[in-house]
Amino acid sequence: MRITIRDVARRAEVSVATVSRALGSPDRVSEATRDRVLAVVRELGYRPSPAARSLITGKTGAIAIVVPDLGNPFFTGLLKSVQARARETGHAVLVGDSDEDPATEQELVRTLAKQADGVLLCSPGIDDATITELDGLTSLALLNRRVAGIGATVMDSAGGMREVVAHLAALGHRLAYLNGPDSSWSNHERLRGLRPAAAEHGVEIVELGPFAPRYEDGSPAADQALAAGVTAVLAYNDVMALGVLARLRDRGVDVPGELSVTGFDDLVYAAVSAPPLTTVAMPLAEAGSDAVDLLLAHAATDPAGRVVTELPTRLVVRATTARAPGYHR
Amino acid sequence: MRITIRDVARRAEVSVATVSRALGSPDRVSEATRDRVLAVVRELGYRPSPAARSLITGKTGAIAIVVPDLGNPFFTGLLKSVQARARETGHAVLVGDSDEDPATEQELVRTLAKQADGVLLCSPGIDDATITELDGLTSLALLNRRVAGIGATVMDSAGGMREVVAHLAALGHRLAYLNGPDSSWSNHERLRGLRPAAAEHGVEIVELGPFAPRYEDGSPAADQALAAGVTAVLAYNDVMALGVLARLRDRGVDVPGELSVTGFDDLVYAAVSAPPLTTVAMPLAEAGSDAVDLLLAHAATDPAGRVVTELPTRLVVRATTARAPGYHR
DNA sequence: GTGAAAGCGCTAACAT
DNA sequence: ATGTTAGCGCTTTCAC
Repeated sequence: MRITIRDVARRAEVSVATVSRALGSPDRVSEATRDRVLAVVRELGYRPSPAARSLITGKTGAIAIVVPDLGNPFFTGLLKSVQARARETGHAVLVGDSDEDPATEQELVRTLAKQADGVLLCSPGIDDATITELDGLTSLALLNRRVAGIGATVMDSAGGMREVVAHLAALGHRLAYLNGPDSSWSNHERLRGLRPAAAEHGVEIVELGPFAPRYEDGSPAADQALAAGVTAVLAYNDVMALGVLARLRDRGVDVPGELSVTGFDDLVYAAVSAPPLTTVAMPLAEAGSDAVDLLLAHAATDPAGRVVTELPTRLVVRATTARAPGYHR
Repeated sequence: MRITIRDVARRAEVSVATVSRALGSPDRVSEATRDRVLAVVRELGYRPSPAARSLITGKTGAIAIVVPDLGNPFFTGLLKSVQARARETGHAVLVGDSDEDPATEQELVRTLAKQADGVLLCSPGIDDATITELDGLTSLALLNRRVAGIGATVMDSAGGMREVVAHLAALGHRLAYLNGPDSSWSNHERLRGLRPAAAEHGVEIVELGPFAPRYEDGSPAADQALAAGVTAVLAYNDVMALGVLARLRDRGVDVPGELSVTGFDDLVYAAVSAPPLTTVAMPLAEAGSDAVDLLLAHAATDPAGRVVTELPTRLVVRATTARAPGYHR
């Protein structure tokens, strides 16, 4: 707000256009003037006003990301990677947390659309039609969600789920799956891997829930799984699985002796739970970085390259899974 | 970028000034005109350009927060609360992650200063002088850090540490403290509580480290603590404590039978570690919200009310602390 | 209560 | 290679 391009121009005895060029396209200015201008810039500590620049270029120099819950390490893992990559490309990062509410998510996208060059939407909850509509407002890229016609970076959760089922089937289990939110795209993906895999391996599977993907919701979920009389429970994600583990411990159930448990996401904290959690690792760092590149590329070109990148996931076997009780193969 | 105030003005058959007023100061327009304008606004889906508005008002409608590590739930807990409160006040949130590098932190503040109405700095690492300098650039508020003359919201870690020491002293322990980063303000605060408390209770205390506050760094820290022959180890924070716990399990050390362990922060995941971690709870939600209010109030008024709010912490005893081996009181 | 007009700080033609 | 100038979309005096 203080020192403007005019101050620099006056001090360097050039026109404002030259200052602008010295900063923006250094090769369109003679070396001598450029050096002089840059010296003054440094001397005065001048930084161009993003608002003024933005007004004319139509670019804000920022990207936005909206997530359902900043309390979930899955999303903050993505966020960390997104902000790192954005910084490399010289973009600031705006963040919106919807608290798992699709309506808020939508409003967030609408607001942030005006303040950013594009928005990364990480929303298992909003319906496809709304997402398509939102896509018109700004350059949009999806994170871990697939909607026809919109660029996205997804992680192969169906594949991860297939690995989990194969692992558990080999141990002789009867399975219960703890559903995440009903309308969640991620939950559908889990099921898309789960059901065929269960059929293929000929294992029983009872579906419970839906449950909110919160730590606290692990308790009722655990209770229901116990009541269902299964030998292994597959939680929608690690946060829920951790909650299940806590409840199981409270109820004195031996994991994995009496009951095996699996999560999804491989949060750092999955490794320190009691016992360490068998789960599916998601390539968060890569996904976040890729999504930024996708968004920026898309923002540059016309709605041409609507790419969808799918990143592989990987089963991580730790200590919450073992042979089913009474299974001796 | 699409539809502007002019489109609305034309359609509502008023001047742009009236549209602006209808939106900004509804009482300076007749009710009839206002309704007509607002109807058109809704019909066209018009949203004022933040850039244009910002250029003239000098306000951006955003605040920024810079933290050392978005991978640490302590900071994302703060972030979540900050973003929630900011949204209530109609502000967007820019986030910067320095990856624990003070130089990056500084650069982040300088950059974000121009794009936000104020920045919330959460930096245990930057030195006081630099912070004071940064304060000149923009309206700055500190989170969990105290620097003379700058508004801040801090949490009473010294007090929390005193509680930990009292707890452990009563159990007959010889203590080791695993230092966080040397230059970290939070670490100094821990020590400020630790040393006098240890003296007061007449307990021994060996200081180890410094260690980076990362999960991985828990391993060497655990090894050193073991070598030091103490009966209880106080980690700088939960992330480190969780790493210590993992290492201890690998080495077959019984916690809390042979060794007691405490953390700091009370991350959700502290409750699911093996065993559940005794730690100090920090009022993250309140701190984040207060910090936003402080920042916004300060941004409004002149550098007048340089307030520092201190929020209380609380010891949470779980299962990683027990009587020292051989102590029978 | 409403409109006309002057910029906010900057970039991008268009001249030179 | 450099300068002049016309706005970007909006808010805000200043008239009416």
